[in-house]
Amino acid sequence: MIRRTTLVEEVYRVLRDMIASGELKPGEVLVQDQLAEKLGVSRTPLLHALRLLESENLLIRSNTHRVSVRQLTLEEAIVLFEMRESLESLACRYLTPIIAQEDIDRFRRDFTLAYEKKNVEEYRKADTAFHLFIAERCPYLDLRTVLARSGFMTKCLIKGLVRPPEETYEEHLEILRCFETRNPIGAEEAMRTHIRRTVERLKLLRDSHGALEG
Amino acid sequence: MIRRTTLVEEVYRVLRDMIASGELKPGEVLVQDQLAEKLGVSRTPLLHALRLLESENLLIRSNTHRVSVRQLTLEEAIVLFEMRESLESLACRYLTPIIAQEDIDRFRRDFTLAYEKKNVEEYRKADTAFHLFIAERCPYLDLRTVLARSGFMTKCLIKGLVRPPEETYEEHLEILRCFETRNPIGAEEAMRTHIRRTVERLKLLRDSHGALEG
DNA sequence: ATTCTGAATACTGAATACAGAATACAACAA
DNA sequence: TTGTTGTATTCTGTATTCAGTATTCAGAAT
Repeated sequence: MIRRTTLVEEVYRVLRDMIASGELKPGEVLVQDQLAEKLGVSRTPLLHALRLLESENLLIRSNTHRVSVRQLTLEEAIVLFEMRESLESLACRYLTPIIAQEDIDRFRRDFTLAYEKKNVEEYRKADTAFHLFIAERCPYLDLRTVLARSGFMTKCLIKGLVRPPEETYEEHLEILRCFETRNPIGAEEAMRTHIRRTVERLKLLRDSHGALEG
Repeated sequence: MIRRTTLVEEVYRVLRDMIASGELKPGEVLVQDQLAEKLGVSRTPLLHALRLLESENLLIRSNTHRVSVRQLTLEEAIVLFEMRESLESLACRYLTPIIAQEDIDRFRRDFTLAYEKKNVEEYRKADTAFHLFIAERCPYLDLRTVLARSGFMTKCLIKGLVRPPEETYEEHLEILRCFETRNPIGAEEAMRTHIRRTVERLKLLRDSHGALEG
């Protein structure tokens, strides 16, 4: 089936990518006319897209209605990860009865290949794809939406891996094992543990960073 | 300070209220021209508001770009409550060090008065205000946003109390005690227990409802 | 009677125009 | 020199128009 799309969706996607890539910088004020000209559209779909991104807290509006790219603090990133800790583990519980074996196999293979080759970039990609998959395949719209957005936002701030493959590889395998044995509670707890450790690493980073600045 | 607002915000608010009140019915298809005329605005701010509500999953867009009010199933409401179970308890953890004693006192008084007078409507109002307060006062934007939206959505489907005051009154007092003694972990667990029991009640309702239909 | 096709009508997305508010700058007064 | 005021310019929110698409209806073909 042909899926009807709109310019708004396209502009929204492009702007998101520009934020994620850093082309639009945190704190940068967006001027509608300039941006519309740059993207080759009128202000109408652009304004729609800006409002949507604002509604997702990626953009911030001042009292004078100037829109800027949100500056996400490490503290806020930690909160996002804490939210993901419970939401993504909930998603794993829901996903366990329905995830296809071929997906489980694919992720296990991707993680293992990258890990054994000590290819951190490949491992990072597998990591990102895995978490993205869990969000996208979650069978409930509301949870799917929140996971997608919080995942995107933490990715904007934190490029690369918080913890190295040596730490996370076995955790990923454990989650996959629970999927495979169709153990929802196990999958939920395995994912919770996985992300909680990342949260704790971020808190360590925050605290050492704070000590440097203090 | 005077806060600048827009027609979009106003239309958004009115539409949300119309959905919550049932004036716009689940499944109802919204026609932009008619609705704009009814609200006394042009289609422009209306269209913006519709997109925002769609982005929050309150409205659903078909492939032909017709927008209708989302029909939320009991299963989906349960998922929303499960999300709230962990997110609202997380918010309680964050809120515990900063919540003002006068707010604690006010909620305790409101719950107690309504409970002792056996006034279920007053109790329901105190209940709603309490949960709304926790969402609104959460010091982190992203969590605040998700809580506000999931709270609104569950309220649209589930009018009134899931469980009676006799069950929840003591649970509310326990949360307030943890706030008062500045015990974040206690507050988090007390709220988690409170909502989990509600989740379990909803699952019972779902399962008995399923049996009737089965 | 049923199905198909084309035209008319209704609806939506995007562009453009207009009005009001915000900002920048120059001139004037103290 | 500094502070205030007035004016010009820029920017944003909203209304309107236009073009494209979806839906409905009537007539023709089977």
